Amino acid sequence: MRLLLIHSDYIEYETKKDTPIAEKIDESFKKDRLEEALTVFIAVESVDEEGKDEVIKKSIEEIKKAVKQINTNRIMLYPYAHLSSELSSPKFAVDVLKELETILSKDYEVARAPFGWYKAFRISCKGHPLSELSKTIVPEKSEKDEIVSEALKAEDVAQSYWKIMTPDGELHDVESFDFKNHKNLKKFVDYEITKSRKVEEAPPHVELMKRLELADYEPASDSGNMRYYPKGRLIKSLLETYVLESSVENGAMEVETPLMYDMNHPTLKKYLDRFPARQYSIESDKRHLFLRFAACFGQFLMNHDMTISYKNLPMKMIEMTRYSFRREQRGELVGLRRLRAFTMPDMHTMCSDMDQAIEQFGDQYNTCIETLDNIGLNIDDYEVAIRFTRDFYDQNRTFINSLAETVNKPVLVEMWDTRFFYFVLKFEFNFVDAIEKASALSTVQIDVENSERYDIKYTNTEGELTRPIMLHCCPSGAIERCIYALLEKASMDSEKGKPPMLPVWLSPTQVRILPISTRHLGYAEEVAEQLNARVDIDDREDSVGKKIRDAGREWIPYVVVIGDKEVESGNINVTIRSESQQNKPVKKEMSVNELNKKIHEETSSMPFRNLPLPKYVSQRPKFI
RNA sequence: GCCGUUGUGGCUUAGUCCGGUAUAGCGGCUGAUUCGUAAUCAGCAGGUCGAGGGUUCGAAUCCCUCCGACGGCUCCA
Repeated sequence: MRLLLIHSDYIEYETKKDTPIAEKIDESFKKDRLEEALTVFIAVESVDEEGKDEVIKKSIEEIKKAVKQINTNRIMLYPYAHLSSELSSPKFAVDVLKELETILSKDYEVARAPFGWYKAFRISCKGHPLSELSKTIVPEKSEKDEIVSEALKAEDVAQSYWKIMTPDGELHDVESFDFKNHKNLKKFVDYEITKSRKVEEAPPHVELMKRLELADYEPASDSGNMRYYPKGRLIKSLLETYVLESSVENGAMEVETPLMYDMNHPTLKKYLDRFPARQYSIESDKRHLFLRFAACFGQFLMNHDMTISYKNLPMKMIEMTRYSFRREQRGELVGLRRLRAFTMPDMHTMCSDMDQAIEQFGDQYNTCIETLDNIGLNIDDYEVAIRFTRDFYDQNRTFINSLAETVNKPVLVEMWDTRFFYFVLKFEFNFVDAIEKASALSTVQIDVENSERYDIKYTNTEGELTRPIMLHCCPSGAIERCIYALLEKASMDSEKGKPPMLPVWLSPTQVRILPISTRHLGYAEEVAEQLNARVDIDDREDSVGKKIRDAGREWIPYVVVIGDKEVESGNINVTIRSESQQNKPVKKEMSVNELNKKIHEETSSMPFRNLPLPKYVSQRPKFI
């Protein structure tokens, strides 16, 4: 709030014309004059809306102080918009003005000029040292005060019960459960429940993402917004394509929806309150926009406008959100594990009723297992968490038990007494990294609230409009997080003496050809032509030892050395990384076709893209 | 967001306690070498020591503020 206080001999005004935001007033209010008064010009600002009472209290104090100093008894409250360029809503401003008038009237003779009118005024300023004062009042916490959703607050107080469910469906107390054969689950449970935090080092993937020239921090952006170099972009692109294409094969329709939404849209406003995340917000013109943290908004708004029959159900829609934005807390951001801008496949399935929802949930549970497996993360690499309300569990015991049975290992279970999110059942697959931190990858949730909130309906067999049940599914988890998990997994492998590497289909260079001297370049070129893979040629004038070392540091799955022997025999000598031990490379002589066949077997079911960098290593810039 | 640690050429780093404008390797460039499986040799270039302010004759070094990174608290995909 901005205040301009003027000790005046007199102040008088007369309304001339109303504006669209003018308050309705009596005839008597249209004209007034005060002698010997403190005139208070006031602009109520948008920040004031975050702390109305506080702002009112502070401005009363200021006004009282001024009144006392100049020793008067009369006050004119005069709305004066031009004091600020960030005005509050007119309604709010009028409320504040009226409240000031009411409070001040208890002790003084107060007049108030009407809000939202063009007025003529005349004022005589006394001109002594204290006669003109200007004050700015801001609610204390307004700068930092963020909007915390009800869901975030509710989670703080919610009661939950933790159990371990074995494949037979039995529930065990966490304290008494024997984790001897389930070390990874123990780490996950510790992370989730007992919150034990032992390590003090950075997760290994941070160094790897830089050294492999995949991704890096971008200091010129906000924290958690990364830059991706060509190799990182390739891996992301392959993963994105894979998840999208396999979802489409499973019947999902790909859509695209906006990145930003109006904070004051009534439907969204309510949803924001139910989602446990913090948003980025942007002021643009008069609108208060926020950046989406998932694709729910766009897809649900789309569903709202659609005409849908029971024959269309279950109906799946997917978007690869590049990006989803969440303003995660600063201390939470590390490398690719948690970001503020991330890429997430977000699929929603509209189901006719709970039976169909449960059936779909089961299907998608299996699909998620398969998806992660194809990406290169198998069931031993992550731990399952299943969360539900007590009511839901009582009604669907057999089904929930079957989830544990499917993975055939104990899973962590969380049961809530009351539902404080929008879902009644959810699972996540949690990856536990090299420093024993857990983070969620795939997840599916049964949402029982949002079809109501977004007014989504379909026509049932009886011709009646019916509320569907919605499923949220992220088949792979965030794409960046998949890369993080693959890097962490590779790092753990190397601890065990296995050479670290990425799955062949994701390796930026799949085959490196390494001519021994420049005269072998021509033949190297020929071999490269015959290989159906991402092949590059290390044509640098370096020793063979050096080039081999570099190929190893890049985790290249197949390295082919070309010298006189190969030119003569027509065969190639291949170092196979996946079969090697550290310091013990496995070399095999084979034909070009045999190598082609091997790579084909390993990668043909997955998407392919061409080499993201120049074919000749000598032509490549260094990114780091 | 709060607390702690930290920030030196593109990368890794010496110097910081005890003030005197900076050390080395990798990478880059030039030249020599044409090489059979984890770093060929020599030379050259490259730094307003995270940013801003202060103390001082003088600051990478001491003080303050801000920014980034890492760890803890808390939370998710």
